[in-house]
Amino acid sequence: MYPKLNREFYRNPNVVELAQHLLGKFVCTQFEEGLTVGMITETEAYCGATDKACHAYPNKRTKRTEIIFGDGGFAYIYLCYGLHHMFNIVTNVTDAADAILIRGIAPVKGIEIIESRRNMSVNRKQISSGPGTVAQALGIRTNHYGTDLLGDTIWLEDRGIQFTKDQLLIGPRVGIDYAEEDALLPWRFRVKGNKYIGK
DNA sequence: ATGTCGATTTGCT
DNA sequence: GCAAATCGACATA
Repeated sequence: MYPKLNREFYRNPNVVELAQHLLGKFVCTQFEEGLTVGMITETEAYCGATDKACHAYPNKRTKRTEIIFGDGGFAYIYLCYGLHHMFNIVTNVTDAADAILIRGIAPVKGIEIIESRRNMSVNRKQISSGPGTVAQALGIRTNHYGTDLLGDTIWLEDRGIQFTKDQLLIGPRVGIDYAEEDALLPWRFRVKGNKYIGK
């Protein structure tokens, strides 16, 4: 058994730092089909107070963004383009609207389940590189909005892997040109050399 | 009540 | 390389 990431881990007030620490952590989902696990290879940080790219900017509370204002360690999931489920991890404490988008994972366990969900072989990088494909590979859908990541359906594990900064690719986030000057912030993190990351 | 558009992926040219 | 797919949240009326 590996230790599950706890509430204090998610409450880190520095969402950019936490986005880096999430690389090498393992996302686990336990649904009807069985257990699936993937190692996080790509993340993006969003900071609701100051970040124009964040759905909760500037402290905008709506039905959809409400969970981002809650305590750290819950799932923020939304539908993009009507078909892609985006899996985010809410961080920081209540009323601080920070979240981290999971953009890439390396499949670890439940390979057959993941392959059947994605309808492709696990040796193709497209199976889980990109936020929409990550959620599909793990079986995460918008009906899991608000799931407590300390429960037993979706959770994260620390298996002792961590990366130093020189092992990472750090750059601006993807698809947020509308965020003006914030579009340039280097808040996207990838594990250098890993197969399951975006371009 | 209605119109717009997105933190994307895929397949066809 | 480009455009279609397809839903709901949000803003406007």
